[in-house]
Amino acid sequence: MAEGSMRDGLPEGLASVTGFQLSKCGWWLEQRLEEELKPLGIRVRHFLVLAMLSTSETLSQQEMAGYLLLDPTLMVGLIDDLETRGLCERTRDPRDRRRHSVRITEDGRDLHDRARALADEVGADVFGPLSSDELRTVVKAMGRVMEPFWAEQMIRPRRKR
Amino acid sequence: MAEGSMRDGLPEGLASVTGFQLSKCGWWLEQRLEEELKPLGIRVRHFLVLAMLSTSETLSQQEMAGYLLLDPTLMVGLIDDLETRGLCERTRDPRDRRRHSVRITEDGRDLHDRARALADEVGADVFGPLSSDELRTVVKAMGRVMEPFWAEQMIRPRRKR
DNA sequence: TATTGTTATACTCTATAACTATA
DNA sequence: TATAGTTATAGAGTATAACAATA
Repeated sequence: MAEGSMRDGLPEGLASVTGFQLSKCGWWLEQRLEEELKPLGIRVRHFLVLAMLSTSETLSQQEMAGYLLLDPTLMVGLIDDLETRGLCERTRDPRDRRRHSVRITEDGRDLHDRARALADEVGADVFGPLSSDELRTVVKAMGRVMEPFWAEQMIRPRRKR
Repeated sequence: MAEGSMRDGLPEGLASVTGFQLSKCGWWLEQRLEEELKPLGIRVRHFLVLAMLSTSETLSQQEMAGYLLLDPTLMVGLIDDLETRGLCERTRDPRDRRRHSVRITEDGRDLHDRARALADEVGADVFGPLSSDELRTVVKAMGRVMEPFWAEQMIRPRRKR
């Protein structure tokens, strides 16, 4: 029996924690998308890699680990998964032969397009209660908030957990 | 070497995934707070429990698990931690003796106040780039977006991972 | 000497199943 | 028979450390 004051369906004291609802919203979005992507045989992280590669000629595994906040060792298996299915390909970077230049393939682009359509559906559903003006404001706000984070992240990477 | 088009310090294809920045913003907030709370000897989840209890007479462990999206078995140790430090107390609910009525103590309230001050600092720092108008819009938007989630959650609980 | 990618291993965290007591 | 809470265990996921190739 939830007594005490409530707000937005939550105990007031919890709803008033700055960022709590935002954190859970992020979690909800990810869970929803994880479910939607199952029929495609990929996880959210696979989709995010394809999303990065879709607008970049090539990226190194370290760069991608930095953007996804994943430990670089996890990128190995992740790219393995995609390469095995012919969704991306690794070549040695001729300018620095330690690096792998990862590039998306045509099949990868096709799967990316399908996955993005699903991601857009989830986004439209979750953010449904917002007017397009409000959604635009939120998206732009997140970009401004996270800009200093990414700038710092690309210099001194932090990882998950 | 990040080639291709960029937006907000990210590859365009990644920045344009609906909710990606929002998810990472939630993660960043949590990491920052986790660090700030270490001197108090608690984790974010402990703070969130105290936050709930601060505005509710009593709550059951199941209710709290539902709000925090944690498996109920995890609440046991969580409440143990707080009770051992005298921050909350368990009593049997006289109307349903299976339930534990969890209540915050005076010491718990004190620690909660200190933790919330830190949470507010983190929030002010992370959301610093936003005007107060924008921040208000974002917070209100999150409340509206998550309302149907909490309504559903309290009926058919889903857990993490 | 430092960095990218790789592999194997250890660790952390969480979920699962089984149990007690209450309903 | 179902539910709240508890416990121990198994499983998933992640980070750590060591290595090869290259800078």
